[in-house]
Amino acid sequence: MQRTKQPTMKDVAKLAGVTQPTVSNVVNGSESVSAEVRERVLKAIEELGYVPNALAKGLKQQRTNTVGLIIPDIESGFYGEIAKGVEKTLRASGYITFLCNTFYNPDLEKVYLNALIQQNVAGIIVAYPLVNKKIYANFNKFNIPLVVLDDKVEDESFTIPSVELNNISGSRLAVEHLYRTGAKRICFASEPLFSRALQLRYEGFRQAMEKFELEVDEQLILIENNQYDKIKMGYNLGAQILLNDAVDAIYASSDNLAFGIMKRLQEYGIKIPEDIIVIGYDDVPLSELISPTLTTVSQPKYQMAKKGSEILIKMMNKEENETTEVMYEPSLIIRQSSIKAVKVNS
Amino acid sequence: MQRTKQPTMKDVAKLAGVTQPTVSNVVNGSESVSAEVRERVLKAIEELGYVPNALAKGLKQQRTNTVGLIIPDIESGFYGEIAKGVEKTLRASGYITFLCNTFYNPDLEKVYLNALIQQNVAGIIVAYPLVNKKIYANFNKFNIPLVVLDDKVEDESFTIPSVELNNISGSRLAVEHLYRTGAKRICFASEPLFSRALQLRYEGFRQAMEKFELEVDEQLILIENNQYDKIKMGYNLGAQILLNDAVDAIYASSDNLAFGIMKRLQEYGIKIPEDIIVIGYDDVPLSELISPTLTTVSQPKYQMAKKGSEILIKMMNKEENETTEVMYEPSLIIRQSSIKAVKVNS
DNA sequence: CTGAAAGCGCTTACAG
DNA sequence: CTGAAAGCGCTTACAG
Repeated sequence: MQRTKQPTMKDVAKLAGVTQPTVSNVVNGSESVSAEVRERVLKAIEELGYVPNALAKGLKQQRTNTVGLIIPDIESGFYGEIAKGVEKTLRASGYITFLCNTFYNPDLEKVYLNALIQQNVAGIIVAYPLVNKKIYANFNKFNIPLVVLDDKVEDESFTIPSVELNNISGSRLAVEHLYRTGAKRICFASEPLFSRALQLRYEGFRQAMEKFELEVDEQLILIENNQYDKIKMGYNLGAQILLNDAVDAIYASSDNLAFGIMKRLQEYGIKIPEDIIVIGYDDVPLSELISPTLTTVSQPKYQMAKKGSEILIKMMNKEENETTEVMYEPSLIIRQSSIKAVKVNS
Repeated sequence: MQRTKQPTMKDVAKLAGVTQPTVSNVVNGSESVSAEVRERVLKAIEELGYVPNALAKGLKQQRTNTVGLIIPDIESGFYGEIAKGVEKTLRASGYITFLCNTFYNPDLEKVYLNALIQQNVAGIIVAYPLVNKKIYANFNKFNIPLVVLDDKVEDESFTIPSVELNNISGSRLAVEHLYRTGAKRICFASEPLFSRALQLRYEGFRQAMEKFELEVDEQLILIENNQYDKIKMGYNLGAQILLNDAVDAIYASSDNLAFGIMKRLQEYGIKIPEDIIVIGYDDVPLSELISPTLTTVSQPKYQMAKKGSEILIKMMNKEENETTEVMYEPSLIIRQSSIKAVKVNS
């Protein structure tokens, strides 16, 4: 595995009979070069198979074309789509993305932040509420352009551009739909409310229940205490739900949670939607494949990822200085899990 | 967005009253430094919040701690798990991963390869058979350590370490299981056989059919001509299957394909497994959530990703020079889609 | 054990 | 329009 020495601008210059800075000018189009010289240089580049060294360029310019994407779980449908949107948008503007998968581990969050700083990334996108909140202050200290997705960081000393979903109206959509189906006894099932987004979903749920004059049964507010695999969590919550008789409908704070719940209910012979209606949140790809297909509050994930990336790109280009806060509106995707068989009247 | 100048080793050296190379020695533990000096330096590092510059280090050392991961679709369950395994394994050895999502686009494959070369990555993992086969020669030319997952590149002029699944025995497991259920008329449904892996699945299917003395009906060999979304493709293939009466079982070359097929069959009131048995390939997370849960040939994806990463790490460390070819054995995960209700005899 | 020097591959003024 | 020079932040011999 003898690595052959890569040709440098110096080698190109020698072959083309010019100086090395002239090669630099040709490559970057920075200063005007006579057509004749340009051609000689391009030919030499071609001949040697010269490829610029991004490290040297970055070191000199004090600026790179790399960006860090911090997400908790690349395998989940939700973050997979986010990653795709971010990566594609950044790539189109010439940036290349470091994948930082933290598994919600605060130590790893720290490790990654450190690694990204060492790499002199031009910017960072954080796609979930970091467990280790102290890290936000670090971003500020190192002055790295940062955009937060699905969260908003509030601190008196600094503000961070964010792209979020209107989670209050997401819950309103869900409850309104349940109200229309005639459901009375509605269960709210959720992972721990560790993020702003989840807190708002819960708050929105209570607000909407009040608005539609539905009674909240505190027995039916099922919020887990510990964070772990959401599908398993749903499966466990499903067991709790089985203990309650007379539940009409379940509003789960994420699709994955809903999948676990449905699995458990179905194992016990409960029919969805005939016996119990289920609504999820996120609209991950799976939700239209599972049986019954899942009614869910849809987040425009790809749009949000794209928008966040665009904001970051502007920041990295210093095009825009003001702090931006974008909020998207959710929509309700109605599928089988909430539509009881229609009775046809002749 | 005034970026405050980051402290350098020079700044640390000045504060600690030593020279800059001494700081380097302390940071890297490369040469012995007196305990007293070390302490002074560490205190200065702490005080200034010094973080090493990976670009400068990489430039000087002609070696980085970055690796490129080239995958076609991060959103799919299969590659999501691969990405997770790769990223985690490399991270544990101090490498940080560039995510290169190609969407099976040969131009993007080229663009990414170029970007990775510019970044001076220490190595590259390719997790699928590249569409643009010429690229493999480029890797060789630039002498970048490379490992291929789920494929094997055969060229007289060079060999590339690979981690694959034994796809012949995967098909044997599937057909054997179908044989045992009593299925006679077996349909083979697949995306285009653009990769070695898929070709071997097909070959393995024919071999196994012969072995179990099952007749292959060429009408039931459904191989798509164009590559597109696999679930949609399965949905379309499902329509073709409906045209054939008397199909006992379907062996789909991937789970996603099977999902699409099942969706179509179920829409037409066909019961799985009562009417038709379905077997998939890959064991993506979804396959145990869908209803009925899907019997499938399981690939040890995480293991394969981990093994491939470990091989790459050794190559990058120049620990091992020989070309490695690893082959994993698949296993059959039997779920509802192939188990007809058991008749209990009293 | 410590310090002075060279150089990795570039970009960026600046002089001609 | 072209060339000589400095320097980005490090590592790595090498001399003391």
